[in-house]
Amino acid sequence: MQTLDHMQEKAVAASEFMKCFASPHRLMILCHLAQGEKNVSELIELTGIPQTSMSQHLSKLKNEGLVDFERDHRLLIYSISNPDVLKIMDAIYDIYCKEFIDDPDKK
Amino acid sequence: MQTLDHMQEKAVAASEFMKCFASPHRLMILCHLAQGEKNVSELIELTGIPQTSMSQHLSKLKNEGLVDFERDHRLLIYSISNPDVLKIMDAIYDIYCKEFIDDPDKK
DNA sequence: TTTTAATATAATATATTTATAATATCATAA
DNA sequence: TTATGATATTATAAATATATTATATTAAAA
Repeated sequence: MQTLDHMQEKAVAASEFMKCFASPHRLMILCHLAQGEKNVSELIELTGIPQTSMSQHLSKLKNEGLVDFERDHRLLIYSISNPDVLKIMDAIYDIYCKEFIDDPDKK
Repeated sequence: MQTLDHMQEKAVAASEFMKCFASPHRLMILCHLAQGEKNVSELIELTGIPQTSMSQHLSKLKNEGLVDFERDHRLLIYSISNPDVLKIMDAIYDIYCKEFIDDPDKK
């Protein structure tokens, strides 16, 4: 099985990538960024995550290459920089938000 | 954003699910099971993961509802019991094994 | 040029995960 | 029945991740 040999080589990298989605806080950050770029203060308000914790999560996501930011005066505007993130998010939405997606009228 | 409210409710469950893919060992176990059911000894031989560690990873995957097993005499045969696992695995293959999938002749 | 808003970094405590070692269970073969 | 193979469970140690507290940086406003 060559695909499996291939995965064996990539298993550490792939699992590091998956770890970025394996925290409720980071998952919510990525959900919000999937809707469009946001500055840090906006992300804090949207999620309720404390500033220091937010900064550390964003730092990890940046180091792992999932997000990037640009400065706008005093604001740092974060956005998803890796389209692979959306592939995983799509699968997660499909699994966890399907009822809603299938039936938009449902409250 | 109702989808986001929805995700907020599911964020803990979704991240618990994602944690199952966030370890190189579990990722390889799931890769092998994605190819078809395997007993524990086969999984140990295929992956090189020590018996105790294998048993614990399988236990976690079972508890989280990703896999199940049936007994065949002395063997426990594990298989993927949740189709959502394949949705995530497909995305991971797409991200990390695409070169191979796109060009099967490549060594 | 001092203050303030926005954000990051560092240090640390706490919790969680993972691996390892030892032992137990359970089914079958001898 | 006893021994053996297959696997699980328990206990514990080691590593990693997360949250918290305190402090630093940086840009802009006063």
